[in-house]
Amino acid sequence: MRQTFKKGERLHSKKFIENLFSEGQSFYLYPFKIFYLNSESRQNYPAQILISVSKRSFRKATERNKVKRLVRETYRMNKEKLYNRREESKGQLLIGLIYTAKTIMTYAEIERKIILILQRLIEQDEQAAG
RNA sequence: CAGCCAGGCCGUUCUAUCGCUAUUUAUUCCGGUGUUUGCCGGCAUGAAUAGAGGAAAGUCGGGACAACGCAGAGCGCCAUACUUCCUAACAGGAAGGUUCCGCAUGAUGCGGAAACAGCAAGUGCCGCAGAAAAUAACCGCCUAUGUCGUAGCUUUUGUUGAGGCAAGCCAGCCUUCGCUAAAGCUACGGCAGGCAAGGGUGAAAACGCAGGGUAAGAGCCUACGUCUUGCUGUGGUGACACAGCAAGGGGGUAAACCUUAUGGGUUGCAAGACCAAAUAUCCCGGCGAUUAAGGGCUGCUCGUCCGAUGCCGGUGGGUAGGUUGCUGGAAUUGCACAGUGAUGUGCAAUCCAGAUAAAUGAUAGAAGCCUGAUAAUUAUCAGGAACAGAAUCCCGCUUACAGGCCUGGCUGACUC
RNA sequence: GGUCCAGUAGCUCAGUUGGAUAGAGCAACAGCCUUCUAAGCUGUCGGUCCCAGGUUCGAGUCCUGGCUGGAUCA
Repeated sequence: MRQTFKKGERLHSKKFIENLFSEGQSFYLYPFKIFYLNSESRQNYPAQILISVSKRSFRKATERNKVKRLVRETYRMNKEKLYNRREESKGQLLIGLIYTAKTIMTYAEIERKIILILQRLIEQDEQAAG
């Protein structure tokens, strides 16, 4: 599977974002707070993701960009298992990742955390299905 | 060669793998349309090309562009403030003037700073201290002038109060005498008045200093100095400089109100235009219904336009997708010419980000750079790489910044 | 992205037209009262007036630049 990250894989609809934060479930896995919601309307990709870094944590735009790029890159490299799991289901999974740490973590650290998060999302999905 | 100051410039590069955005192009599939090989739109995949800054930042000036009706007048408000020039414009820049500061010096030179129009148009303010903080007068100085009082002196008038001369009486005469009145002079004091030299304060004290002058004094007068305004001459486009003449008399504060001159209509790409979607002319309160309420993005007034299925406020509901504006421009690079310079002109070449929960990246390695250590002029090891991310565009300013390069000046050391 | 506003004691706020020890309430601390606590009374402490520069004799106040926080516009 290709490790792409197109625009269709990014969550950008204002309506869906409001639904995600008002109706979605959430859990916390340092340094991220994760929101997720199984939407019924299926589009081209099995999941859409939103990455948020607060202006309170990082005042400078360069630092926020740096963190978002690292998170996006690790998600792109490791999303394959989640996609495989969601392949059969009709709905679309909306994911919101909020970075809450005050310092910039390294690529390896973020990658480890993202893998854990994706595993947990898969488990949650299996529970919902079963 | 090193250090300091000023100005200008640059502000990492390459390879591999995996990605993102835009444009062009090819193919498959889907949708719409059409009588076929067509046209339009979308998803995916492949290829090519391009893809953050000197400040992209702060949003402090100024414009382009757009809307406000095709915006008109007055007041208000705001901004600017030595001169000339540059620029589309500016609170920007260049060159110069003036004042102040620093360094060196025999004149003078070099460098830096300046919200640099007007308190000498009016008004206001200047705590405490101090006599006084602005048409002065508390202490003090003066008594020229006016007036009153006291004392003394002189002159004159009157008086027999005292004394004397003379004498029989009436009268008379005399005085370093007294008294009375007037005038004058002198001294002292009071009042009116004159003066601002001196007075320990204060951030600041009513031009400085010398002589004259006066009752005492004072720019009151004069010379010199300093300053302001006006005029003339010379030089300069001009600010201004130099010289002369005349008048003047001066506390500070305009980043106090203000005056003078000049400029500014207001709001901003979330401006604005178009397409699609969505519904509720629900309900409550207020105003008005033709002499009109109210509104039209301007602080007020006037003017002007719209205005009856009307307007304003509240509550509640729906939609919040896309296209355009949007990047070819006061553009970039090179050369030549003009100008002290900012800058301008001409020619040639080039097209150089357009994202939208917001792309321009991640990982690994190498090169070069900086710092430290070890051996000694080159290697090895370890660490580091600043400030910072386009959002309509442009010109400036300001602020942040590792390291490096160039030019000029000054200082020091060494060599010749 | 545009526009606008604010910053004073630990907290919430005053502070006039520049003028000298920057005030008030709550809080904190100490004492009185009470068997003790609360309440009450008395007193004390506590300030880089967001930062830097300028104007002025003098700046919380005026001007310029910066920092931080907030509001608002489809």
